[in-house]
Amino acid sequence: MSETRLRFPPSPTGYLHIGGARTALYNWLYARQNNGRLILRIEDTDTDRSSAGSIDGILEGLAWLGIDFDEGPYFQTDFISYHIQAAERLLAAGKAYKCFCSKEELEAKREAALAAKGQLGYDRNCRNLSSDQVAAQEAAGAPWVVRFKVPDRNGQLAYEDRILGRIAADYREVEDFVILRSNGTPLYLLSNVVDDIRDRISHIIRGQDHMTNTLKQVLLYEALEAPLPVFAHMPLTLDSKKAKISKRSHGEIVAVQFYRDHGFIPWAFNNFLALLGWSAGNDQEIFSREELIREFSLERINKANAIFNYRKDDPKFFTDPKAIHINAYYLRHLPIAELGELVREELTQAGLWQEEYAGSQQDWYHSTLELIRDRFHTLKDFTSLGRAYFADDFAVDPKAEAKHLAKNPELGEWLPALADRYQALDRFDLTTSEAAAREMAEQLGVKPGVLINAVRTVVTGQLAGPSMFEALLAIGRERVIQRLRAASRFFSQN
RNA sequence: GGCCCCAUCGUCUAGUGGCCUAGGACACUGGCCUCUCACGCCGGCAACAGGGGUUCGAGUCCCCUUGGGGUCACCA
Repeated sequence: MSETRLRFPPSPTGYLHIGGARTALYNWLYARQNNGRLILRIEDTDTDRSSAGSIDGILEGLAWLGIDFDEGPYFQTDFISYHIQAAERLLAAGKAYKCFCSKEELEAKREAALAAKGQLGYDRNCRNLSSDQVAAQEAAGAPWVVRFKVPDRNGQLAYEDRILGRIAADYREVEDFVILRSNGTPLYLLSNVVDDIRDRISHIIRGQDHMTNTLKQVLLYEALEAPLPVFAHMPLTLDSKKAKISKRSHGEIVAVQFYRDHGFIPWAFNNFLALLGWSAGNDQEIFSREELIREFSLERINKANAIFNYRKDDPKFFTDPKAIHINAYYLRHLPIAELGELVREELTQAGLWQEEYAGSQQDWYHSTLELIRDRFHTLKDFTSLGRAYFADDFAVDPKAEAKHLAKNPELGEWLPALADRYQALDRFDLTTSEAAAREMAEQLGVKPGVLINAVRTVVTGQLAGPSMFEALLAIGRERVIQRLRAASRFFSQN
């Protein structure tokens, strides 16, 4: 039994987009499930697109997701000589040939074919040149490329796809494709296969955009006398208009870095990605890492393309609502200590972290997170919506101010008065703080909600939040009193 | 345009000939809970692209149409 080996071969574009992340994830899941090895290979042979350092964004994205590799990164450019050797072997074996057609000639033929609505492929003009003709061209200094000689066979060229089933096309539909440029450098189709053979890749899981290329690559495997790997072409991720997603047309929203920067929990995002095109076959949608590795299967990957459903210009759903939902789910179900670590990073970044939160105040820290996590969607919410629990420089939501303060100007006096009552309490706990507030409301002849909601606004800055008196305890008596006393500032007109 | 692939609620999907008067999740929405908003719970809206077959019976099999995507580079 040969080893299970997979690879993820991004080209170094400077960032990892969600389609690539999903491909990496599926490869990773399959490798982990089967005790296989996952190889990272940077396909940097593109003359224009590659630049030094542009792989950092990809490495960063993968690291953040927690997708780890067993080998690599290898760089395709380091193996160019192997690719060329392979082409020369094919040439020597008569499985490839030199083509002296100029780009101009080819372009003219192509346009003519287009106008005549004929086939666009290469017309095999140089396929049967005699050795004398070849020698003459070479002597004349004509530049040449190397083309693969597609076998002249009847019937169909086919391969078995683990997701799509049998993929087939007539041999004559496949043109003699170029494997070596006129400057002697190899092309993707060849390099990719040679690398996969050298790396002993057993399973190739990639996007359906490679589906037809695979037919040509199957021919290359055969010509190079290498065993065929298992192919699995996964559906593409499209936008809501069914167009390919790209950073150019969609912006940061398609880069995994965006999700890191917007407070997503890495595994939650993986969980979301996994569901884009795959399902367990039952109703389960939340999977731990171990569960997903166990449950994942190529056969259960959907054939149809998936749509990444984000709504532009909707602040509430700044990305696919399901991604947000899954993230929020993890936010409120993660073991509190684990969440504590994630929030710690956020607080640190925001300059709000106190070392005591990991020491003498750890109980307070954890119970406060427990208290506020329910209505948050991302880790960023802890330093924005939840800022009042960790700092005094929180903003007051204008909507809350309008709804709960502005309507009752008397609150400018009531709230400081409540502060006095809190100051006077022997004990400040859930029972006494609530009793004092309700008692005061009764004496004033207003509904308790009037006072309570005003307190929430002044003390937390938020329109909504946890049970008010729990929040008061979390924020602490001193701060509560301070904030209540300062409440008159909202009514400064008189 | 040629070739290849695909087609269930707005979105992600379950469904492999009878269990489907099509299930779940997100989103939207009604209610309960309540100091607010969430969470939670209960309920609602909402789909088999169309047409032919095959079969006692079709979302499920076949064909056609339509629609969508991919690919056709001396890019990867």
